[in-house]
Amino acid sequence: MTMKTKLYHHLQSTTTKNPQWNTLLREAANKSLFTKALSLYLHMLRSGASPNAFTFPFAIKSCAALSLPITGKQLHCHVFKTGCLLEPFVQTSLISMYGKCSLIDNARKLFDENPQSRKLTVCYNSLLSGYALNSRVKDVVVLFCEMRELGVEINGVTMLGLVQPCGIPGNLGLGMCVHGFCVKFGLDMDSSVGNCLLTMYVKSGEIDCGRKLFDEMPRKGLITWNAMINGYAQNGLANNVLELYKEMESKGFCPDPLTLVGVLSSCAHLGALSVGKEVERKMEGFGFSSNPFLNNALVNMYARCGNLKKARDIFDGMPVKSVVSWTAIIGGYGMHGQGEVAVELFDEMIRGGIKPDGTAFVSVLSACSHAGLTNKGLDYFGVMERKYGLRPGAEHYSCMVDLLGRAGRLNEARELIESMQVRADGALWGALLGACKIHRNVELAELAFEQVIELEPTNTGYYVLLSNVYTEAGNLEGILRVRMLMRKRKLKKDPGCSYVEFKGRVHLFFAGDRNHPQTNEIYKKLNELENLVKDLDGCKKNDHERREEYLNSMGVHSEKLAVAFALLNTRKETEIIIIKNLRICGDCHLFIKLVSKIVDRQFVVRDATRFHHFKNGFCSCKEYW
DNA sequence: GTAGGGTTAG
Repeated sequence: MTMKTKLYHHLQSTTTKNPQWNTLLREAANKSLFTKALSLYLHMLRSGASPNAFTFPFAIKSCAALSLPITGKQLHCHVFKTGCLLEPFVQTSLISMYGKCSLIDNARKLFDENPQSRKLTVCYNSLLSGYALNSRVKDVVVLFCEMRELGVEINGVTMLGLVQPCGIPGNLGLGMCVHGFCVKFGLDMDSSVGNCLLTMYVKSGEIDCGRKLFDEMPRKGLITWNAMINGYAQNGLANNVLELYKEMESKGFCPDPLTLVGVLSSCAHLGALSVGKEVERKMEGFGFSSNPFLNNALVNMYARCGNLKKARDIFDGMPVKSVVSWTAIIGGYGMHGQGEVAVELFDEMIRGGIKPDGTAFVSVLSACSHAGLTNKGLDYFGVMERKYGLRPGAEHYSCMVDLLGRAGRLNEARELIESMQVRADGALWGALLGACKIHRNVELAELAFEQVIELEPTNTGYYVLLSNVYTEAGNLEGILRVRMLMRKRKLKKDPGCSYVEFKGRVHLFFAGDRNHPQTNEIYKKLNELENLVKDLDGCKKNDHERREEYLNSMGVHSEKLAVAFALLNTRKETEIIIIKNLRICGDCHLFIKLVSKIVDRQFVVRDATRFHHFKNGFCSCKEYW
């Protein structure tokens, strides 16, 4: 007989046992062992002991944490029978439980039934956070006003309930108002309130306000650092994430899984494989290796950095795979042009009983479009709403426009846009514009361009894309028009850059760059390569024509510098050279294709949306240049 | 001996 069972037996055989039961319950609930706490409660009832005001708060809290409304209601009955309902400790935990179980009206009823409620800050706070959780913003505000009118004390927890719903886009005005109240009541220096305000700012995209608050916070805890790091990560500011993470470590803070998730997702964004690997080592060192969130982030990071094999190994080793894990690996294969594998995995996921969500559909649809699996993609799109009840959003329509557009079905793509119910975004018209470039459709490109710059007037990528459409059509007047428009709007094309990671360092190149220490050797190598490309015979007819065009417009593009640098420094023939390019689409694919044939090396180029694998002058992505 | 709150992957 174990110690534990002995203890149960002992407890069951005594008559005055409430205090012991209560201690056990409290300990379990405080350690977040909520299932255990509830089973202790049941044991207690069976043993004949009656629960009291010191028992209920922990049992009720456990119900709330596990989101068990039916058990919660049963507990409410027990409370009623034992006459504990007017105990403030019991009442507040019941209100909080109803709020967390989405039974906010029950919470309100309980609050109103007891006149004492309107005198106690804790009662107001629990109802307030319930309204916040259930997105009842108006009720939150009304309740707060009532507190002020009645002169009920307002504390930090009150403000937390108020701040929470302000993170929803559109509520920032209210949020700033709440921030003002915090300052007025001297609660803005409370670290929890500060963390909450910080989260509110970064969630509404006001990252600079968030940073200002962060810098001003006198006591920054791990949660504060995490909120800022993940705020940067969610707003796509991956460089800031890595910078802040370094600063955090230099101040002696130990990261937790939440920190590392943000850092890994930024590594994935930047393709910073060496930092990502370092994070993986840290994960192992701190004993976070089995954290499912971190493993999902790791799969995503390896997939996006080009190491699909490693991503797959980690994925296969995960004991529990959620829809997020599947989405990460499916997206990985999709980006690498292995749409067939992505589709197989998606079907396998469904067979395994995992219900796909909107994001899972985005990854499988984009995999289909990159691999040219047009009909398969159309099938998935059809099944999305019919079978899974998921209404397609703008992001799904973008994938479909991309899918149809790449396949040359431009009119169908346009019809799809016209028929859809959701509001079009920039990505949608951008996808159509991209397809027009592939299929050289100037007229439709002009239409798509007009729409896209209406929605994203400062995104220079689209201007460049239209200009490239005109270039290919030999329309000089058009090119000029785009340039004039950019000048009029004071837009400058941000310089595209390419980079190669070599021995744990990132070597970055801009077009015409001469800043690299090996500049002379790089240009010499590039010159050599250009001459080889010029003399190359035996490429396909289509490539031949393109080569002529390419040779007529030779410039020192960033990708070329990256290729020359990589060939200069890596000797192993089996080594794959990965070049990252942050532009909307790389224009030097032909050069890389030809070089890969000449020097018999493998290249992987990543642009903003996907990877292109080059081997022996062959590109495995079904791309339609 | 007791209650109310904040950060979480694509």
